[in-house]
Parts: sequence; C-alpha cells; structure tokens
Amino acid sequence: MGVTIYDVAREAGVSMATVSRVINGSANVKPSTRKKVLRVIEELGYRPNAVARGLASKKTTTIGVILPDISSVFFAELARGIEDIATMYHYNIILTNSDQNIDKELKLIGNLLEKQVDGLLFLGSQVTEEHRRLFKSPVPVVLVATQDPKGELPSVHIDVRQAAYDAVSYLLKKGHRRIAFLSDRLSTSLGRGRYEGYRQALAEGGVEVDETLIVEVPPHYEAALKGMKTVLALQPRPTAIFAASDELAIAAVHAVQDAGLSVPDDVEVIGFDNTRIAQMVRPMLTSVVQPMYDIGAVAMRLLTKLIQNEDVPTKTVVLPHRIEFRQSTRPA
Amino acid sequence: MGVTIYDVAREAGVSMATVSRVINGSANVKPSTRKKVLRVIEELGYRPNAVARGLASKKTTTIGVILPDISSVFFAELARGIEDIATMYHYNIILTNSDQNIDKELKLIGNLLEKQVDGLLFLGSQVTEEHRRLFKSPVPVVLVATQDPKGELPSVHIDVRQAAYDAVSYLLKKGHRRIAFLSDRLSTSLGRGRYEGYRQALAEGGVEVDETLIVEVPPHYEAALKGMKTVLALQPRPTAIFAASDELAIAAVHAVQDAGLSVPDDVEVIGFDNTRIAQMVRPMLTSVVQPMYDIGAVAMRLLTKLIQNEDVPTKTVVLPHRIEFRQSTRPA
DNA sequence: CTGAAAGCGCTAACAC
DNA sequence: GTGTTAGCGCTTTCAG
Repeated sequence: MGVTIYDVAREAGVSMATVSRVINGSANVKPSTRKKVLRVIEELGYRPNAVARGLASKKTTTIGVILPDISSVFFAELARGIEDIATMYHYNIILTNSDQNIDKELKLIGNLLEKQVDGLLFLGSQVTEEHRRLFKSPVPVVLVATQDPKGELPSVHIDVRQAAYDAVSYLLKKGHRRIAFLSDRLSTSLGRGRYEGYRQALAEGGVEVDETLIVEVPPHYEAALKGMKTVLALQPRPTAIFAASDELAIAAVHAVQDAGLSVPDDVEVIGFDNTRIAQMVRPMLTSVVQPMYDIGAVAMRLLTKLIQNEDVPTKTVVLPHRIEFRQSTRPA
Repeated sequence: MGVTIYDVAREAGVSMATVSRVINGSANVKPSTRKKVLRVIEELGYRPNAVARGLASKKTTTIGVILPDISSVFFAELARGIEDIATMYHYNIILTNSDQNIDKELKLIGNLLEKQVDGLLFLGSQVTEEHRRLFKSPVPVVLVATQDPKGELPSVHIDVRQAAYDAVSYLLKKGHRRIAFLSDRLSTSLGRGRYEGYRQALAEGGVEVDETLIVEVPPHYEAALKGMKTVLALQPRPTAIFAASDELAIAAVHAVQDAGLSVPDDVEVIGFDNTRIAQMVRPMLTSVVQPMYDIGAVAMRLLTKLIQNEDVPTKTVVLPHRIEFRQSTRPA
C-alpha cells in the first residue's frame, strides 16, 4: 500500500487528527483546510485503512451472516435483502455457509466474532444452548427466518406454523381428506413449523393424521420425485399435496403427471416460499408466500438499530404471509 | 470484548510473544509451555482479535467478491463454489452485489481494498480502464466468468463464444434455418460471447443473419415471454430458439406452447447455464452446461495461489463446456 | 526456546 | 479549529 494518514497530514501541513476529522466528516474543520486536505488525499490517492480504523474505533462496519446454503434460491433471495440494507447503512457482509451443520455453525460464529463483526445474522435450523452461549457476545444477533423457541433472541420471520395451517385448511375446506405432506426437513425448526401447522389443520378439520401420507425426503427435486411415487401409489390415493418448498412441490406436480394424472384436476398441489420458479413452471404453482427479500431486509435493519443501541419496541418481528393462488390448485 | 493476548500471557506466566507463537502454531515452543498457554486460553475463553492481527500482519484472511446479483441462481451457485474453497483455505468472503453497474463496481472495489482484503474476485460485465487502474492494487484479482478482452488479468471461465457456437451449430446441423436468439444482455461481455458464437455458427452454416430473429429483453421470465410472442408471430416462424439463459429458455418454451405449438416437435429450444431449473420443467430443458460451482471453486483456488505468490503456469483457465441434451430438443 | 520492544494506521480524549 | 498523545491487540524482528 503505502500512503497513510500520516503522509497526508505531512503533505497538507496539518495533523493526523485533522485529516482524520475530514475523513470522518467531522464538522469542526475550517472549510479551507478541509479543502486542502481533500486535495492532498486526492493527489496521493490516499485510501483509509479500515483495519486500522477498526482496531482503534472497535467498529468494523461489517456484519457476519451465517446461512445454510447460498446456492438455494430461498437463501440467495434473502441474502440479497440483507446485503441491500447493509449497503444502505454502510456495512459489508461476510457470508458463510453452514449446511445446517451445528458444529459448523458454532465454528462460524466464533470465527466471525474473532473478526470483530459489529453484528451477526443467523439463519439456521435450531438454536441450541451452545448457540446461546456464543450469542451472549458483545455484539447483537438477529435470527432470520429462524425461530427461537424461547423467544429470547431478536428474530424476523413469518409465522410458519400458521402459514402451513392456512394452506392445509384451505385444502380441507375444499373437501380434501387425504392430504399428503411432503417435507425435506421435518426435524428443523422451520420444518417443524410446517409440520405442526399441517397437523393442527387436520385436527381442527376432524381428519385423522395418516402417517403414510407424510413423506420426508432429502432436499432435492429428484429425491422428492421418487418419494412422491410411493405416496401416489397409496390406496386411496391422496387428492392434495402440501409441500414444504416450491422445489418439492414441483417434484410433486411432476410425479402426479408421470402417474398419468392431472394437476389440479386429480390432485391439487400447494408449495411453499413462492420462489421465482413457482411462476416458471406449468401449471404455475400455488404457493405460500414467504417474503424472503423483506425478511432479510427487515432483519438487517433491525440489526443496525441494535448495533446503534436504538431502542427497539419489539425484538421479534413477524412478517405477514399469504397464499398466492395459481394453477396447481383449482379455483375455490 | 475483554480478554487479550496480554491477559493470557500474564496468567500463563509467559510473554505475549510466546502466546502469539502457540496461537499461530509456531514450532518453537516447548510442549509443556504450549500446554500451559493452551489451558489458560481455554480458561479465559480467549479469542484472538483478527482485526489487530490484520493490522500487525497485513493479512486479513478475507477476500472480496463482487458479483452482479446473488439472488440469481447462476451467481448463487458460483458463490457457493467460491465460499467452499475459501473456507478450505481459511478465508472468509465479503460478498457484494453490483447489479452490473459500473459505478457501483468501482465503488465496491475501492471499499473492499480499504478493508484490506487479501484478494479480489470480480464477476462483472466489462473491464474498463478504470477497473484496470483499481486492479493494479497491491492485492491479486481474478476475473470470474468474466473475460478480459486484453487477456491481462487472471480469469476463470468457459469459452462462451465457442459454447454458443456449438449449440447453434447443432441446431443448424439438424436442418434449422430460422434460429432465433433470445438474450438479456447483448451488450455485456458474456452476452457478447453468446452473440458472436451465434453469428459465427450461422455464417459458417451459410445462413444469413435475420436481425428480427435476435431479441433482447430485460432479464426476467415475464419480459422474455412477451418478447418471444413477437418472434413467434414472424413469418416464416423460427423453428428453433437459442436462449442466453435457462430462465429465458423456459420463457421461450412457454411462449411456444402458448402459441399452440409443441416443444420440441414444432420448435426446438436450447438454454444456457444448465441451472437446476433446467430439469425442473417439462419438457426438461436442453442446455449448455456452464460448470458454475467449478468456475467459482477454481477461481478461488487460483486466487489463493496468487496471494501466496505461488507461480501459476497459466493465469487464464478455460473450463470445459458441453451441451446437456434433454427434452426441449429432438433426439439427433 | 523465550522475552523485550517497536510498530501496524488509525481514533479519541484532552489540551490549546 | 487544530495539534498532541495515548493507545487499540496483535506480529515480528532482534537478542539472548
């Protein structure tokens, strides 16, 4: 590198402190000297060293983001929401993938803390006691699309259970009694929400849960396609499918079609997340809308407030969900 | 925070230097004192401050990544490749979105340089002189899925022109004479590659370019769908479509179907990138495979070498491409 | 094998 | 308005 604040100070005939002031936009600088300093900065091509600044100020203007997998449409969209707001508030984000692996998550949290991030955004499966211990760090943490069963940590998400409940209730109201549930993550907190909503809706609808209609598959299209074949072979066959994600829902649609049946005439399908692909398949997918971008954006905004010690009325923000009706369900 | 290297040193009855040595795994420490220090570190819950370390060592073990839009499947997949290798070599990545906006790109480069990243990965449209000036920084830069017309900067990519050429040649070989080209970015370097390949193939196939068959649309499904309607209304109608991305290709497929025609019987369609959605639509999409994950991984690996001053035989690595044949084209 | 000491480049009181 | 002076928490010679 080379040119430091000291070089600028010398060249401009002022002290480092003054240079620091103009860099940081402090008001207490005479316009003429500010101008002079600015010119020297320009001439020398000076670029403040953020690491040195971070050490001195104890602020890095970077925040750490831990998510399961950036290559998933869902998290990628969310990450974009985070990054946009971060940029708006002059933060950078360090992006890390955890693959929902708890050990990795823990390691990443430690790693990011060492890097002195000003805050942490955590999107994961569960929040264990070990997580909590690390989160009792000097920097604020916001859970994103992740629920804290204990409700201790700030978080931003939709009411997944209610959303699932709504979707399944809708199906019940249309007369369906054999509704399959296709999931790739029953065990995680997000997966559980969907599962609970499904059961609750059935219970309130007076339909007994048939465990054979509940299918857990690895999180890819191919696995879901295979899993659905089994379910569709059941007698009596399910007449509706509630899937935990759009990708699974699309697999469900194709499985139905491969069985020589029609969506939505023979089987209705509802997906979850309303990712972009929902409208890129035919029939277009009816899906529970989870406002991913907004969840990320709101979470990041909340984090900035926490970092700046602004008082936040409610640390748990639940964003609204809804169902986007398209062609994989019949008009009500 | 609180506990520093100094605290550990005092508590363990050694000097900071020794603590530093055990942290950094230096060989020259007596096993017994190493053990003692390690125990104290554990007891105190000491966590080295990476910022201080960065200032002293002039290495941050973080690298900057500039890409157009993480919410795009293509870049998300690529980012995952980058991050995996980065993790493997103990680097973190700062992820930034440029929206292909040159001013933003320039600002981001400066920003990341200030943060003292150890290296830069740039995925963008063009490399202007201004870019070059900034890239003459003290840290290595690798272009990712981005070509440097001048071939000065290290880069990792496929031969996009050749790939497009191959796809269009394939179509020509099957007898097609009216091949539409659907693109969302004729003007960018990547877009241009596809365009050039298209023209070259036509030229060599003895088919004159019909400008009305070349459609540029905004980069979304809906826009592409609309754009294709016009093209399909042409007389004589195109019998094949080469699309610059899978999303565009899917729109093309649907436009064909909406016109009451069949893919691939009436119109054959080839996409580009072979993203996951290619196999999630029916008919499944024939697509030019661009190994996104690998491109990211190889680029990151190359960057680590450059950072460590290992000598790199060729700074421009061209990864192989191929066409994955599925149902949107007829068997040859 | 270990310690002392000099920075790394900046911010933040505190004076003037 | 501006300068002086301590650090921030670590790495890194250089001695011994």
